Amino acid sequence: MGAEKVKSTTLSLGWWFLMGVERKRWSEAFSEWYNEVIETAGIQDKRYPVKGMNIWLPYGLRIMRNIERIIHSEMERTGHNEVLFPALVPETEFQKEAEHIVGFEDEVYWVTHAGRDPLDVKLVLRPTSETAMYSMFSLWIRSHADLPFKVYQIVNVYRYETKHTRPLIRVREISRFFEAHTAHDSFEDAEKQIKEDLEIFDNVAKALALPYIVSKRPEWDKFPGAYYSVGAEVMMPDGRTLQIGTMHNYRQNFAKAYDIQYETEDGEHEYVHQTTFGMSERLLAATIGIHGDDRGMVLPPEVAPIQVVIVPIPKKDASVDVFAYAEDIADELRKAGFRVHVDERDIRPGRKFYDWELKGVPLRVEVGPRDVAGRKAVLARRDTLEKFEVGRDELVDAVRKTLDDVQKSLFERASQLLSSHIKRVETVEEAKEVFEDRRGIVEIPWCGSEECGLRMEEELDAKMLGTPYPEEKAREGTEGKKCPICGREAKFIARFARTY
RNA sequence: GGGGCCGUGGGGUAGCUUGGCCGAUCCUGCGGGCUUUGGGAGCCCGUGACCCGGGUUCGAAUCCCGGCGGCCCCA
Repeated sequence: MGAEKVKSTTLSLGWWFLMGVERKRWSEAFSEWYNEVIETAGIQDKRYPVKGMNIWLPYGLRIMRNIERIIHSEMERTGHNEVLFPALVPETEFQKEAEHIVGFEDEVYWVTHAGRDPLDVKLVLRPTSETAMYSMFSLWIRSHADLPFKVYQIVNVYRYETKHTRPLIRVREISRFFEAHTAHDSFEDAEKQIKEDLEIFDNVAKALALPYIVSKRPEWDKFPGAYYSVGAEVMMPDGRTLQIGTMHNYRQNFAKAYDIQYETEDGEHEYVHQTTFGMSERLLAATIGIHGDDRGMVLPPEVAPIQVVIVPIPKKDASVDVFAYAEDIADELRKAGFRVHVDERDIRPGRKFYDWELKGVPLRVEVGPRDVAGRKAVLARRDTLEKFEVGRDELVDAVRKTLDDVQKSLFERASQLLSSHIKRVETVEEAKEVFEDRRGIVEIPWCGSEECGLRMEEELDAKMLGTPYPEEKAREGTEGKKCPICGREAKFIARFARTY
């Protein structure tokens, strides 16, 4: 490919400047790109012989653990306690909330036998843990003094998906399912909880440099058993949205079904108000998908298992020890709090570059004899592929600043991806035009009726994500606008998209 | 639910239309060796595959039937 030729005529910081960041395959064949990266970058192995159940590989798991570390610390900050419930739920408990069963009955796995004998009471492998938790809540919650009651767990849940499964995105075993469950003494307090969930979610999304939108789901698409549901979506490179967080206000629906009552200050008994908040390894899917390029992943420094990789570039017969120099830099960076790896493998440096680029390490430090001699180093940032020299004494500061920049610019680049895909329209025809390339989010005035909503879903061949949340935003820009289906006055802005 | 396409080493593929020249191609990976890693992928050697079952045929990766698995499109 002519690299040798170029090399001989180019001084030190070479030709790759000209190459820039390519995102051709990433944008045009995202599905393939995604599957390939999941495997080659060592995130998951999807060859396990059960469809929709994949194996976490060490590197992928390390990233996921870093994401969970942020979740745990947010939970601690907001006073949620961690619990772990069993994975099996007796059929009798599972059946208590009518809408909930209907919503999940087609996709639960059943445990029907113990050894050779059929069970008296069949067991459900939890598709989510409401029905496992709430009979216990009814025992634990006694008085108003126990409220608000806030717990969470990160566990595996099972759903028999019939549609196309995709690693981390649509799976039959969600292996890192985060679910926070709360109980409150009033609807208002439960509403405050939803606000807090959104704030937590925002902090998680920031760490992952993920811009998102929040929508209140339409009636026909809310969580089974919920009073209302809110969902947070990101824009994937192929123009489809991916839901990566949900919050539900259950009101007293489950409390009544599971008899979760508390004693008020004046001795009365009241049902609690409940909420839930859910996230999963889709957070990782979004992070990988949204920030990537044709060379592979680009990880936000906040969750990258390796933030800085140091690649020594030895020279035959050199009088200097690049390895010692690399180790020295690594020590200093580690002391400054960075996650650092020195790549001393016995392969050529270029190969290491490709390798770490695929794995998304946000910053590479190259140290060769010239750097040792001149007391400097070459920094290469993964997001822009830029290379530049810094003095040895300024290195720690330069690394800190560069990682900071990477985190910020990933968010900005992703924000452009999102905002450039949101289009406000007024008619079905305009909406169809937007969806011609099968990409993006369309915002359109809507009267609020289910009939018109479903009709638009059908005509646009897209799903209604819902209305912008909080509700004030759902009404912004509706003045004088009509519902394009029935012609009545528009009450909301409705969002439509092709979804994962 | 309806339709289409496809299953070849660990991963990606060629061969299939027109059966034999396939003792199966190439890339990658993996194992070993060489090279004190020369600022963007070193070289050599080795390893490893026709999804399962049945049928047609002298002969099947190739044709037919069934099963299982995967992908895509439409509802």
